[in-house]
Amino acid sequence: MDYFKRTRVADIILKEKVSVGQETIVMGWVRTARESSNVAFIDINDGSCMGNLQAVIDNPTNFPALKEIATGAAIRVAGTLVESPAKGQKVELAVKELQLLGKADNTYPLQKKRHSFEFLREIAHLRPRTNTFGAVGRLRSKIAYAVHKFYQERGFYYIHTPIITASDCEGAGDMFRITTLPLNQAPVLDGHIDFNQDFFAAETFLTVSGQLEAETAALALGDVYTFGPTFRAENSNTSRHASEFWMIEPEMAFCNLQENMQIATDFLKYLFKYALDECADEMNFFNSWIDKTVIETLTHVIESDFVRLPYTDAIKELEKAKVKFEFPVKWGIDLQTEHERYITEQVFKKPVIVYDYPKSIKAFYMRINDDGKTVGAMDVLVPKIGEIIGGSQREERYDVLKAHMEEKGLNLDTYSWYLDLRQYGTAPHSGFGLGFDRTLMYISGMANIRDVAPFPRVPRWAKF
RNA sequence: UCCCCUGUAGCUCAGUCGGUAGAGCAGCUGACUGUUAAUCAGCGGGUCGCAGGUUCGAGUCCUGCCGGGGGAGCCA
Repeated sequence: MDYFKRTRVADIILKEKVSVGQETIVMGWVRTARESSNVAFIDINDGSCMGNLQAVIDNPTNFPALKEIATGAAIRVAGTLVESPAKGQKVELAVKELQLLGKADNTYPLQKKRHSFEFLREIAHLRPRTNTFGAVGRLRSKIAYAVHKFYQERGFYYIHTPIITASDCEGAGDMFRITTLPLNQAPVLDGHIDFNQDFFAAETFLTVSGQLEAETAALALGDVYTFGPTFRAENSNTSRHASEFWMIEPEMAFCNLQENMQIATDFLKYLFKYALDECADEMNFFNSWIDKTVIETLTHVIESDFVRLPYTDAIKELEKAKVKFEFPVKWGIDLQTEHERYITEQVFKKPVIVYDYPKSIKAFYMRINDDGKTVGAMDVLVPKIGEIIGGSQREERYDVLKAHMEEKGLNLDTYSWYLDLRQYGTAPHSGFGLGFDRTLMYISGMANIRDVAPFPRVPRWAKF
Protein backbone atom coordinates (compact mmCIF):
# COMPACT_ATOMS: atom_id res chain seq x y z
CA MET A 1 0.00 0.00 0.00
CA ASP A 2 1.11 3.56 -0.53
CA TYR A 3 0.48 4.58 3.08
CA PHE A 4 3.62 6.68 3.30
CA LYS A 5 3.21 8.07 -0.21
CA ARG A 6 -0.37 9.15 0.06
CA THR A 7 -1.28 12.76 0.68
CA ARG A 8 -4.10 13.67 3.01
CA VAL A 9 -6.85 15.82 1.56
CA ALA A 10 -6.30 18.36 4.36
CA ASP A 11 -2.69 18.79 3.25
CA ILE A 12 -3.88 19.58 -0.26
CA ILE A 13 -6.91 21.81 0.10
CA LEU A 14 -6.39 23.24 3.58
CA LYS A 15 -2.68 23.44 4.24
CA GLU A 16 -1.77 23.78 0.55
CA LYS A 17 1.34 21.65 0.96
CA VAL A 18 1.10 20.30 -2.58
CA SER A 19 1.86 22.60 -5.51
CA VAL A 20 0.10 22.56 -8.82
CA GLY A 21 1.74 20.14 -11.23
CA GLN A 22 2.82 17.71 -8.54
CA GLU A 23 2.10 13.98 -8.79
CA THR A 24 -0.18 12.99 -5.92
CA ILE A 25 -1.73 9.84 -4.46
CA VAL A 26 -4.96 10.18 -2.52
CA MET A 27 -6.99 7.49 -0.77
CA GLY A 28 -10.39 7.98 0.71
CA TRP A 29 -14.13 7.41 0.44
CA VAL A 30 -16.40 8.58 -2.36
CA ARG A 31 -18.90 11.21 -1.32
CA THR A 32 -20.45 11.76 -4.75
CA ALA A 33 -19.61 10.60 -8.24
CA ARG A 34 -20.92 12.39 -11.34
CA GLU A 35 -20.39 10.94 -14.74
CA SER A 36 -21.10 12.08 -18.28
CA SER A 37 -19.80 10.63 -21.52
CA ASN A 38 -16.64 12.72 -21.72
CA VAL A 39 -15.84 13.59 -18.12
CA ALA A 40 -16.41 12.21 -14.65
CA PHE A 41 -16.02 13.81 -11.23
CA ILE A 42 -15.47 12.06 -7.93
CA ASP A 43 -15.53 13.91 -4.62
CA ILE A 44 -13.18 12.14 -2.23
CA ASN A 45 -13.19 12.59 1.52
CA ASP A 46 -10.49 10.95 3.63
CA GLY A 47 -11.60 12.21 7.03
CA SER A 48 -8.65 14.56 7.45
CA CYS A 49 -10.82 17.66 7.11
CA MET A 50 -14.28 18.92 6.22
CA GLY A 51 -13.55 19.34 2.53
CA ASN A 52 -13.46 16.89 -0.35
CA LEU A 53 -10.92 16.64 -3.11
CA GLN A 54 -12.43 16.64 -6.58
CA ALA A 55 -10.87 14.01 -8.82
CA VAL A 56 -11.43 14.59 -12.54
CA ILE A 57 -11.42 11.88 -15.18
CA ASP A 58 -11.25 13.21 -18.72
CA ASN A 59 -11.79 9.98 -20.59
CA PRO A 60 -14.14 7.82 -18.50
CA THR A 61 -14.18 4.96 -21.00
CA ASN A 62 -10.54 4.22 -20.14
CA PHE A 63 -11.43 3.65 -16.49
CA PRO A 64 -13.69 0.59 -16.22
CA ALA A 65 -13.43 0.77 -12.41
CA LEU A 66 -15.71 3.83 -12.60
CA LYS A 67 -18.73 1.60 -13.17
CA GLU A 68 -18.42 0.20 -9.65
CA ILE A 69 -17.61 3.46 -7.96
CA ALA A 70 -20.55 4.91 -6.05
CA THR A 71 -21.11 6.85 -2.86
CA GLY A 72 -19.36 5.11 0.02
CA ALA A 73 -16.69 3.23 -1.94
CA ALA A 74 -13.06 3.32 -0.80
CA ILE A 75 -10.74 4.27 -3.66
CA ARG A 76 -7.16 5.12 -4.50
CA VAL A 77 -6.43 7.78 -7.11
CA ALA A 78 -3.09 8.90 -8.48
CA GLY A 79 -2.62 11.86 -10.75
CA THR A 80 -1.50 15.45 -11.11
CA LEU A 81 -2.74 18.30 -8.99
CA VAL A 82 -4.11 21.00 -11.31
CA GLU A 83 -5.86 24.32 -10.98
CA SER A 84 -9.58 23.89 -11.30
CA PRO A 85 -11.16 25.70 -14.25
CA ALA A 86 -14.57 25.65 -12.58
CA LYS A 87 -15.96 27.32 -9.50
CA GLY A 88 -16.22 25.45 -6.22
CA GLN A 89 -12.61 24.47 -5.66
CA LYS A 90 -9.17 25.95 -6.19
CA VAL A 91 -7.44 22.74 -7.19
CA GLU A 92 -8.43 19.28 -8.32
CA LEU A 93 -6.72 16.03 -9.19
CA ALA A 94 -6.37 15.05 -12.85
CA VAL A 95 -6.60 11.28 -12.53
CA LYS A 96 -4.13 8.92 -14.17
CA GLU A 97 -4.80 5.83 -12.07
CA LEU A 98 -8.03 4.84 -10.40
CA GLN A 99 -8.43 1.80 -8.17
CA LEU A 100 -11.45 0.54 -6.33
CA LEU A 101 -10.27 -0.62 -2.89
CA GLY A 102 -13.60 -1.47 -1.35
CA LYS A 103 -16.90 -1.12 -3.09
CA ALA A 104 -20.16 0.03 -1.53
CA ASP A 105 -23.20 -1.42 -3.22
CA ASN A 106 -26.70 0.01 -3.42
CA THR A 107 -27.47 -1.07 0.13
CA TYR A 108 -25.07 1.58 1.49
CA PRO A 109 -27.35 3.47 3.85
CA LEU A 110 -25.85 6.94 3.54
CA GLN A 111 -27.33 9.09 0.81
CA LYS A 112 -26.02 12.31 -0.57
CA LYS A 113 -29.05 13.84 1.05
CA ARG A 114 -29.32 14.93 4.66
CA HIS A 115 -30.29 12.26 7.19
CA SER A 116 -31.96 12.68 10.54
CA PHE A 117 -29.68 12.31 13.56
CA GLU A 118 -32.10 9.72 14.93
CA PHE A 119 -31.52 7.50 11.90
CA LEU A 120 -27.76 8.03 11.98
CA ARG A 121 -27.62 6.91 15.63
CA GLU A 122 -28.81 3.52 14.48
CA ILE A 123 -25.84 3.29 12.14
CA ALA A 124 -23.25 4.69 14.54
CA HIS A 125 -20.60 2.58 12.78
CA LEU A 126 -21.11 4.49 9.52
CA ARG A 127 -22.10 7.96 10.68
CA PRO A 128 -18.51 9.24 11.05
CA ARG A 129 -18.53 9.30 7.24
CA THR A 130 -21.04 12.13 7.22
CA ASN A 131 -20.02 15.78 7.33
CA THR A 132 -21.56 16.38 10.73
CA PHE A 133 -20.14 13.36 12.52
CA GLY A 134 -16.78 13.71 10.84
CA ALA A 135 -16.68 17.26 12.19
CA VAL A 136 -17.76 16.14 15.66
CA GLY A 137 -15.07 13.45 15.66
CA ARG A 138 -12.32 15.87 14.74
CA LEU A 139 -13.58 18.47 17.24
CA ARG A 140 -13.69 15.88 20.02
CA SER A 141 -10.08 14.93 19.41
CA LYS A 142 -8.86 18.51 19.21
CA ILE A 143 -10.66 19.58 22.37
CA ALA A 144 -9.40 16.53 24.26
CA TYR A 145 -5.91 17.62 23.27
CA ALA A 146 -6.67 21.19 24.38
CA VAL A 147 -7.71 19.90 27.81
CA HIS A 148 -4.31 18.28 28.29
CA LYS A 149 -2.51 21.27 26.81
CA PHE A 150 -4.21 23.70 29.20
CA TYR A 151 -3.25 21.77 32.32
CA GLN A 152 0.16 20.58 31.19
CA GLU A 153 1.14 24.17 30.32
CA ARG A 154 0.23 25.12 33.90
CA GLY A 155 2.25 22.37 35.60
CA PHE A 156 -0.65 20.09 36.46
CA TYR A 157 -0.12 16.32 36.50
CA TYR A 158 -2.52 14.01 34.71
CA ILE A 159 -3.66 11.28 37.06
CA HIS A 160 -5.63 8.11 36.47
CA THR A 161 -8.25 7.49 39.10
CA PRO A 162 -9.83 4.04 39.31
CA ILE A 163 -12.80 3.14 37.17
CA ILE A 164 -13.76 0.27 39.44
CA THR A 165 -14.40 1.56 42.91
CA ALA A 166 -15.72 0.42 46.25
CA SER A 167 -16.54 3.93 47.42
CA ASP A 168 -19.38 6.15 46.40
CA CYS A 169 -18.79 9.84 45.73
CA GLU A 170 -21.83 10.73 47.77
CA GLY A 171 -24.73 12.38 46.03
CA ALA A 172 -23.45 11.83 42.54
CA GLY A 173 -26.16 9.38 41.56
CA ASP A 174 -26.87 5.69 41.15
CA MET A 175 -23.99 3.40 40.28
CA PHE A 176 -23.51 0.42 38.02
CA ARG A 177 -22.60 -2.69 39.95
CA ILE A 178 -19.53 -4.74 39.08
CA THR A 179 -19.68 -8.40 39.98
CA THR A 180 -18.72 -11.87 38.85
CA LEU A 181 -21.26 -13.51 41.13
CA PRO A 182 -23.90 -15.56 39.29
CA LEU A 183 -27.00 -13.37 39.13
CA ASN A 184 -29.46 -16.22 39.60
CA GLN A 185 -27.69 -17.91 42.52
CA ALA A 186 -25.61 -15.33 44.34
CA PRO A 187 -24.30 -16.50 47.72
CA VAL A 188 -26.37 -15.22 50.60
CA LEU A 189 -25.29 -14.59 54.19
CA ASP A 190 -27.76 -13.44 56.85
CA GLY A 191 -30.32 -12.55 54.22
CA HIS A 192 -27.91 -10.36 52.19
CA ILE A 193 -25.71 -11.12 49.25
CA ASP A 194 -22.31 -12.19 50.51
CA PHE A 195 -19.93 -9.92 48.65
CA ASN A 196 -16.98 -11.49 50.47
CA GLN A 197 -17.29 -14.21 47.87
CA ASP A 198 -17.29 -11.73 44.99
CA PHE A 199 -14.26 -11.05 42.80
CA PHE A 200 -12.95 -8.16 44.91
CA ALA A 201 -14.32 -9.55 48.19
CA ALA A 202 -16.31 -6.34 48.39
CA GLU A 203 -19.23 -4.57 46.77
CA THR A 204 -17.84 -2.70 43.77
CA PHE A 205 -19.15 -0.23 41.22
CA LEU A 206 -18.18 1.80 38.19
CA THR A 207 -16.96 5.21 39.30
CA VAL A 208 -19.24 8.24 39.28
CA SER A 209 -16.36 10.64 39.93
CA GLY A 210 -12.63 10.50 40.49
CA GLN A 211 -12.71 13.49 42.79
CA LEU A 212 -12.01 11.85 46.13
CA GLU A 213 -9.03 9.97 44.71
CA ALA A 214 -7.90 13.13 42.90
CA GLU A 215 -7.75 14.87 46.26
CA THR A 216 -5.22 12.32 47.48
CA ALA A 217 -3.05 13.13 44.46
CA ALA A 218 -3.45 16.89 44.84
CA LEU A 219 -2.26 16.64 48.43
CA ALA A 220 0.97 15.09 47.16
CA LEU A 221 1.62 16.36 43.64
CA GLY A 222 0.08 19.80 44.13
CA ASP A 223 -1.91 20.39 40.97
CA VAL A 224 -3.53 17.45 39.22
CA TYR A 225 -6.36 16.68 36.84
CA THR A 226 -8.31 13.63 35.82
CA PHE A 227 -9.77 13.15 32.37
CA GLY A 228 -11.58 9.89 31.90
CA PRO A 229 -14.86 8.03 31.73
CA THR A 230 -17.47 8.13 34.46
CA PHE A 231 -20.72 6.23 34.79
CA ARG A 232 -24.17 7.01 36.12
CA ALA A 233 -26.97 4.48 36.36
CA GLU A 234 -29.61 7.20 36.62
CA ASN A 235 -32.69 6.61 34.50
CA SER A 236 -32.27 10.01 32.87
CA ASN A 237 -33.95 10.33 29.51
CA THR A 238 -32.80 13.71 28.30
CA SER A 239 -30.63 15.09 25.54
CA ARG A 240 -27.98 16.16 28.08
CA HIS A 241 -27.45 12.94 30.04
CA ALA A 242 -25.50 9.82 29.17
CA SER A 243 -24.85 6.75 31.27
CA GLU A 244 -21.20 6.81 30.27
CA PHE A 245 -19.48 10.15 29.74
CA TRP A 246 -16.08 11.74 30.08
CA MET A 247 -15.30 14.22 32.77
CA ILE A 248 -12.41 16.52 33.55
CA GLU A 249 -11.72 17.08 37.24
CA PRO A 250 -8.83 19.35 38.23
CA GLU A 251 -7.85 19.43 41.89
CA MET A 252 -5.51 22.09 43.29
CA ALA A 253 -3.73 22.14 46.65
CA PHE A 254 -3.39 25.50 48.42
CA CYS A 255 -6.26 26.88 46.38
CA ASN A 256 -9.39 28.58 47.69
CA LEU A 257 -12.82 28.99 46.14
CA GLN A 258 -12.14 32.34 44.42
CA GLU A 259 -8.92 30.99 42.91
CA ASN A 260 -10.82 27.88 41.85
CA MET A 261 -13.29 30.12 39.99
CA GLN A 262 -10.45 31.83 38.19
CA ILE A 263 -9.09 28.51 36.92
CA ALA A 264 -12.54 27.39 35.81
CA THR A 265 -13.00 30.66 33.92
CA ASP A 266 -9.60 30.50 32.24
CA PHE A 267 -10.18 26.85 31.35
CA LEU A 268 -13.52 27.39 29.63
CA LYS A 269 -12.24 30.38 27.69
CA TYR A 270 -9.15 28.43 26.66
CA LEU A 271 -11.19 25.52 25.27
CA PHE A 272 -13.58 27.78 23.38
CA LYS A 273 -10.78 29.83 21.89
CA TYR A 274 -8.95 26.66 20.92
CA ALA A 275 -12.03 25.44 19.05
CA LEU A 276 -12.41 28.70 17.14
CA ASP A 277 -8.70 28.90 16.29
CA GLU A 278 -7.85 25.26 15.59
CA CYS A 279 -11.14 23.90 14.22
CA ALA A 280 -12.17 26.85 12.05
CA ASP A 281 -13.62 24.76 9.22
CA GLU A 282 -15.60 22.57 11.59
CA MET A 283 -16.84 25.59 13.52
CA ASN A 284 -17.98 27.28 10.32
CA PHE A 285 -19.80 24.10 9.39
CA PHE A 286 -21.54 23.92 12.77
CA ASN A 287 -22.40 27.60 12.54
CA SER A 288 -23.98 27.15 9.10
CA TRP A 289 -25.78 23.85 9.54
CA ILE A 290 -26.25 23.06 13.21
CA ASP A 291 -26.70 26.29 15.15
CA LYS A 292 -26.28 29.68 13.53
CA THR A 293 -25.26 31.29 16.82
CA VAL A 294 -22.44 29.04 18.08
CA ILE A 295 -19.52 31.16 16.95
CA GLU A 296 -21.15 34.28 18.33
CA THR A 297 -21.94 32.52 21.61
CA LEU A 298 -18.39 31.23 22.10
CA THR A 299 -16.87 34.58 21.15
CA HIS A 300 -19.15 36.30 23.65
CA VAL A 301 -18.11 33.94 26.46
CA ILE A 302 -14.43 34.38 25.63
CA GLU A 303 -14.78 38.17 25.80
CA SER A 304 -16.97 38.28 28.92
CA ASP A 305 -15.95 38.79 32.50
CA PHE A 306 -17.72 36.06 34.42
CA VAL A 307 -20.01 37.47 37.09
CA ARG A 308 -19.42 36.07 40.59
CA LEU A 309 -22.68 35.98 42.46
CA PRO A 310 -23.26 34.63 45.98
CA TYR A 311 -26.19 32.20 46.14
CA THR A 312 -28.03 34.54 48.53
CA ASP A 313 -27.85 37.35 45.96
CA ALA A 314 -28.94 34.96 43.21
CA ILE A 315 -32.07 34.19 45.23
CA LYS A 316 -32.72 37.93 45.60
CA GLU A 317 -32.45 38.35 41.82
CA LEU A 318 -34.88 35.51 41.27
CA GLU A 319 -37.30 36.88 43.84
CA LYS A 320 -37.54 40.23 42.11
CA ALA A 321 -37.96 38.59 38.70
CA LYS A 322 -41.20 39.40 36.91
CA VAL A 323 -41.29 35.95 35.27
CA LYS A 324 -43.25 33.17 36.89
CA PHE A 325 -41.16 30.12 37.71
CA GLU A 326 -42.54 26.61 37.80
CA PHE A 327 -40.51 26.01 40.96
CA PRO A 328 -41.05 28.73 43.57
CA VAL A 329 -37.96 30.52 44.81
CA LYS A 330 -36.86 30.84 48.38
CA TRP A 331 -33.56 30.71 50.24
CA GLY A 332 -32.55 27.08 50.70
CA ILE A 333 -33.81 25.63 47.42
CA ASP A 334 -31.47 24.20 44.86
CA LEU A 335 -31.48 26.25 41.67
CA GLN A 336 -33.49 24.65 38.87
CA THR A 337 -32.59 24.79 35.21
CA GLU A 338 -35.15 27.58 34.68
CA HIS A 339 -33.57 29.64 37.50
CA GLU A 340 -30.04 29.13 36.27
CA ARG A 341 -30.97 30.10 32.73
CA TYR A 342 -32.88 33.17 33.91
CA ILE A 343 -29.84 34.42 35.81
CA THR A 344 -27.33 33.86 33.06
CA GLU A 345 -29.57 34.70 30.07
CA GLN A 346 -31.93 37.41 31.33
CA VAL A 347 -30.23 39.16 34.24
CA PHE A 348 -26.55 39.23 33.25
CA LYS A 349 -26.55 37.94 29.65
CA LYS A 350 -23.15 36.33 30.21
CA PRO A 351 -21.58 33.53 32.26
CA VAL A 352 -22.31 33.69 35.97
CA ILE A 353 -20.61 31.83 38.79
CA VAL A 354 -23.00 31.24 41.68
CA TYR A 355 -21.23 30.36 44.92
CA ASP A 356 -21.73 29.81 48.66
CA TYR A 357 -24.72 27.49 48.42
CA PRO A 358 -26.77 26.28 51.41
CA LYS A 359 -25.02 23.46 53.21
CA SER A 360 -28.10 21.24 53.16
CA ILE A 361 -28.28 20.90 49.36
CA LYS A 362 -24.60 20.20 48.72
CA ALA A 363 -22.18 17.31 49.24
CA PHE A 364 -20.41 16.44 52.49
CA TYR A 365 -16.90 17.29 51.30
CA MET A 366 -17.56 20.96 50.63
CA ARG A 367 -15.99 23.46 52.99
CA ILE A 368 -18.37 24.96 55.53
CA ASN A 369 -18.29 28.76 55.57
CA ASP A 370 -18.01 30.87 58.72
CA ASP A 371 -21.76 31.55 58.69
CA GLY A 372 -22.31 27.82 59.37
CA LYS A 373 -25.18 27.80 56.85
CA THR A 374 -23.40 27.79 53.52
CA VAL A 375 -20.57 25.87 51.88
CA GLY A 376 -17.82 26.93 49.48
CA ALA A 377 -19.50 25.49 46.40
CA MET A 378 -19.58 27.11 42.98
CA ASP A 379 -21.48 26.43 39.77
CA VAL A 380 -20.55 28.06 36.47
CA LEU A 381 -23.69 28.91 34.54
CA VAL A 382 -23.57 29.76 30.85
CA PRO A 383 -26.28 31.07 28.52
CA LYS A 384 -28.23 28.41 26.61
CA ILE A 385 -27.31 25.47 28.87
CA GLY A 386 -27.20 26.58 32.48
CA GLU A 387 -24.78 24.70 34.71
CA ILE A 388 -21.66 23.54 32.91
CA ILE A 389 -19.18 23.30 35.80
CA GLY A 390 -19.71 22.35 39.42
CA GLY A 391 -16.95 22.66 41.98
CA SER A 392 -16.01 23.57 45.51
CA GLN A 393 -13.34 24.27 48.04
CA ARG A 394 -12.99 21.02 49.97
CA GLU A 395 -13.31 20.78 53.71
CA GLU A 396 -9.75 20.46 55.00
CA ARG A 397 -10.48 20.59 58.76
CA TYR A 398 -10.64 17.09 60.23
CA ASP A 399 -13.17 17.77 62.99
CA VAL A 400 -15.47 19.82 60.82
CA LEU A 401 -15.42 17.22 58.03
CA LYS A 402 -16.04 14.36 60.42
CA ALA A 403 -18.98 16.14 62.06
CA HIS A 404 -20.44 17.01 58.65
CA MET A 405 -20.15 13.39 57.51
CA GLU A 406 -21.85 12.15 60.65
CA GLU A 407 -24.58 14.74 60.15
CA LYS A 408 -25.17 13.40 56.63
CA GLY A 409 -25.18 9.84 57.92
CA LEU A 410 -22.10 8.59 56.07
CA ASN A 411 -20.18 5.47 57.01
CA LEU A 412 -16.90 6.78 58.42
CA ASP A 413 -15.12 3.44 57.93
CA THR A 414 -15.62 3.58 54.18
CA TYR A 415 -14.08 7.04 54.09
CA SER A 416 -11.31 6.53 56.65
CA TRP A 417 -8.64 7.07 53.97
CA TYR A 418 -10.36 10.30 52.96
CA LEU A 419 -10.37 11.50 56.56
CA ASP A 420 -6.69 10.52 56.85
CA LEU A 421 -5.86 13.23 54.32
CA ARG A 422 -7.07 15.72 56.96
CA GLN A 423 -5.25 13.88 59.72
CA TYR A 424 -1.84 14.11 58.10
CA GLY A 425 -0.63 17.32 56.51
CA THR A 426 -3.99 18.68 55.53
CA ALA A 427 -4.15 21.80 53.37
CA PRO A 428 -6.81 23.97 51.80
CA HIS A 429 -7.63 22.64 48.34
CA SER A 430 -10.25 23.04 45.65
CA GLY A 431 -11.41 21.57 42.39
CA PHE A 432 -14.24 21.27 39.94
CA GLY A 433 -15.76 18.97 37.33
CA LEU A 434 -16.51 19.69 33.70
CA GLY A 435 -18.50 17.27 31.58
CA PHE A 436 -16.50 16.76 28.41
CA ASP A 437 -19.43 15.71 26.23
CA ARG A 438 -21.53 18.64 27.37
CA THR A 439 -18.66 20.97 26.59
CA LEU A 440 -18.59 19.55 23.06
CA MET A 441 -22.34 20.14 22.78
CA TYR A 442 -21.82 23.74 23.78
CA ILE A 443 -18.96 24.27 21.35
CA SER A 444 -20.57 22.54 18.37
CA GLY A 445 -24.19 23.50 18.98
CA MET A 446 -25.15 19.82 18.70
CA ALA A 447 -28.37 19.50 20.67
CA ASN A 448 -28.10 15.88 21.84
CA ILE A 449 -25.32 14.28 23.87
CA ARG A 450 -25.92 11.08 21.85
CA ASP A 451 -24.50 12.92 18.85
CA VAL A 452 -21.22 14.12 20.36
CA ALA A 453 -20.18 10.73 21.78
CA PRO A 454 -19.12 8.25 19.09
CA PHE A 455 -20.94 5.36 20.73
CA PRO A 456 -23.33 6.82 23.28
CA ARG A 457 -24.61 4.79 26.22
CA VAL A 458 -27.99 5.85 27.56
CA PRO A 459 -30.86 3.96 29.19
CA ARG A 460 -31.93 1.08 26.90
CA TRP A 461 -29.10 1.73 24.42
CA ALA A 462 -25.61 0.19 24.52
CA LYS A 463 -25.26 -0.98 20.91
CA PHE A 464 -21.97 -1.19 19.00
C1' U B 1 -39.38 8.33 36.73
C1' C B 2 -43.24 12.12 35.07
C1' C B 3 -45.69 15.21 31.03
C1' C B 4 -46.34 16.04 25.71
C1' C B 5 -45.48 14.43 20.61
C1' U B 6 -44.45 10.43 17.32
C1' G B 7 -43.90 5.31 14.54
C1' U B 8 -46.36 4.50 6.64
C1' A B 9 -41.00 2.42 0.78
C1' G B 10 -33.67 2.26 1.88
C1' C B 11 -34.17 7.82 3.72
C1' U B 12 -37.49 12.32 4.62
C1' C B 13 -42.52 12.62 4.81
C1' A B 14 -48.05 13.14 2.91
C1' G B 15 -52.34 10.06 3.46
C1' U B 16 -58.98 14.48 4.28
C1' C B 17 -64.99 11.87 6.84
C1' G B 18 -63.00 4.64 8.31
C1' G B 19 -63.64 2.59 1.74
C1' U B 20 -58.27 -1.24 0.31
C1' A B 21 -50.99 2.85 -0.50
C1' G B 22 -48.58 8.09 -2.45
C1' A B 23 -44.50 12.06 -3.29
C1' G B 24 -39.49 13.70 -3.18
C1' C B 25 -34.76 11.79 -2.58
C1' A B 26 -31.80 7.28 -2.89
C1' G B 27 -31.39 2.76 -6.19
C1' C B 28 -31.54 0.59 -11.27
C1' U B 29 -31.54 1.57 -16.96
C1' G B 30 -30.47 5.15 -20.58
C1' A B 31 -29.19 10.31 -22.38
C1' C B 32 -25.88 14.45 -21.72
C1' U B 33 -18.57 18.03 -23.51
C1' G B 34 -16.73 20.72 -16.66
C1' U B 35 -20.09 18.73 -12.84
C1' U B 36 -20.56 20.89 -7.52
C1' A B 37 -26.11 17.11 -2.83
C1' A B 38 -25.42 17.87 -11.53
C1' U B 39 -29.57 17.68 -14.99
C1' C B 40 -33.34 15.05 -18.16
C1' A B 41 -36.35 10.48 -19.38
C1' G B 42 -37.96 5.67 -17.88
C1' C B 43 -38.30 1.43 -14.20
C1' G B 44 -38.65 -1.45 -9.71
C1' G B 45 -39.75 -0.82 -4.52
C1' G B 46 -44.81 -1.63 1.35
C1' U B 47 -46.08 -7.39 7.24
C1' C B 48 -48.58 1.03 7.46
C1' G B 49 -43.91 -0.76 14.99
C1' C B 50 -46.25 -5.37 17.56
C1' A B 51 -50.66 -7.73 19.77
C1' G B 52 -55.68 -7.46 20.59
C1' G B 53 -60.54 -4.90 20.02
C1' U B 54 -64.73 -2.04 17.50
C1' U B 55 -66.64 -2.38 12.34
C1' C B 56 -69.44 -5.09 6.40
C1' G B 57 -64.57 -2.74 6.01
C1' A B 58 -58.93 0.03 10.00
C1' G B 59 -52.69 3.27 7.90
C1' U B 60 -56.99 6.08 9.97
C1' C B 61 -60.98 4.82 15.91
C1' C B 62 -60.06 2.20 21.07
C1' U B 63 -56.75 -0.71 24.66
C1' G B 64 -52.05 -2.75 25.90
C1' C B 65 -46.91 -3.40 24.82
C1' C B 66 -42.36 -1.87 22.27
C1' G B 67 -39.29 1.89 19.80
C1' G B 68 -38.02 7.16 18.80
C1' G B 69 -38.18 12.61 19.85
C1' G B 70 -38.95 17.09 22.99
C1' G B 71 -39.46 18.99 27.98
C1' A B 72 -38.97 18.22 33.46
C1' G B 73 -36.58 15.87 37.62
C1' C B 74 -31.69 13.78 38.96
C1' C B 75 -26.85 15.74 37.47
C1' A B 76 -21.94 16.72 34.51
